[in-house]
Amino acid sequence: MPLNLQEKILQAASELFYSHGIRATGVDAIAKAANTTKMSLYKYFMSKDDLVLAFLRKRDEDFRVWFVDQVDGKADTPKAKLLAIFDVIGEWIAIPEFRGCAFINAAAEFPLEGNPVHRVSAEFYDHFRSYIAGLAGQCGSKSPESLALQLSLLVEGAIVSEQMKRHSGAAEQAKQAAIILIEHSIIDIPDTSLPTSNAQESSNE
Amino acid sequence: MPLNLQEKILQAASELFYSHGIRATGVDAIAKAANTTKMSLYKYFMSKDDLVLAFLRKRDEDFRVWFVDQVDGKADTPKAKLLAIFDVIGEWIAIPEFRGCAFINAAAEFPLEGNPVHRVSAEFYDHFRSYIAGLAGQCGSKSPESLALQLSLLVEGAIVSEQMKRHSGAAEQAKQAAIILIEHSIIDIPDTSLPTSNAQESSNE
DNA sequence: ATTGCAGTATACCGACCGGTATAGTCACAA
DNA sequence: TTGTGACTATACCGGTCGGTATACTGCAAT
Repeated sequence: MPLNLQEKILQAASELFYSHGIRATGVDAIAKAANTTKMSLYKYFMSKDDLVLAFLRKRDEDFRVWFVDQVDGKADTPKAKLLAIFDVIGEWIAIPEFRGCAFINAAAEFPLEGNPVHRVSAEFYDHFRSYIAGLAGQCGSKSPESLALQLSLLVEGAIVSEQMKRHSGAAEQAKQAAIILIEHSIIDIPDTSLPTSNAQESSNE
Repeated sequence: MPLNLQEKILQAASELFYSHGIRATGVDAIAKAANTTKMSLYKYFMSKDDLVLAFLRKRDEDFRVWFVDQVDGKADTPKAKLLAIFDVIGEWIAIPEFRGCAFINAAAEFPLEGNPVHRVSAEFYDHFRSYIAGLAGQCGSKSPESLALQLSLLVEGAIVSEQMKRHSGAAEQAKQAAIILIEHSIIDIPDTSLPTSNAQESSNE
């Protein structure tokens, strides 16, 4: 694990960006944290923006690999994995270093849709949602895309909620809600008190 | 509606803070947008931080009043209001000026929990959740607090999701999920096909 | 030994940051 | 008419921002 200089800079930048915010982190601070100088920083990254994008792209890759690993380690069947997602999230948001989702935060710091930072952040959730949709499809959801979007809303909500106020129990409630939504999406609704094709018809797909 | 100078400054600041971000907005830009000078700005607000807090506090007040009004205008019964929440959110996140939730964004820009900006932002969602819990209680939820937290996760998720990528259909799916969760929380679960405590036992609680 | 390259050290750039000092303009009131 | 107070205009402060120029150190390959 001999980190070369470029990786050291990226790692230092990542920690500062995530823990203090991107705009709040200056390049001088990054160079100092990486035990190097701005000159070297600008040898490997042509600008701060470039470094920010590198941070997000690596985080995207790393996080998704880590996340899928964690889920796979907790459950075997697609349905169980769908639920395990919320356990993994629950453990993640409980660690002291947790400062919310780096991509949500980045999108908040760079609100314009066209901004590259914003775009890279948006891609992450596309991938994440696709992952959930894959699991949803495998476990026989009647509408994998809908279920995936609903579950992703719970995940994002739990992350944001925990970021605003720690120990709010967001992950547990998200999981409880997920259990209900998953069952509802898999089984043929036996409930006769309301017609299955009920008043609210989804707009698309 | 003759806006006095202090209000004009606060309004200009609010628009810039929300549309471009707090850290990205300088006091010079605010003064210029309000057609005044920094001197006047600092007559009414002792610091930029002070102005930021004023922005968030006014937004908190205004948004909640507006939101409850909107919901009340769409529905009469508590249960209908619970669903109307998602219609209001859906309309709000569809407007072009939508840039996410000001409080989530602020909390992302000021990640430290102790920070006053972060604290004021957190309070907003406390209030919001209480409002939902009130409605949940009125319509006979078996666990108003749980349902309120679950629904708030969907709301926050929808807001964040739409912020990352416009027109993702987040609000519609959030509403669909809400319908299921509300019914589940109100009625006595008649479903016997599966035990409620299934294979994946959550780590804690 | 010399070259070349990775990295350091440091000083500097113009621009902008939040914030202030000082003087001036204008309307209104005694 | 002379204040007085709200507001403007503008220049300035020290500090930091992202980014660069220049000179230096140390090491490895030829």
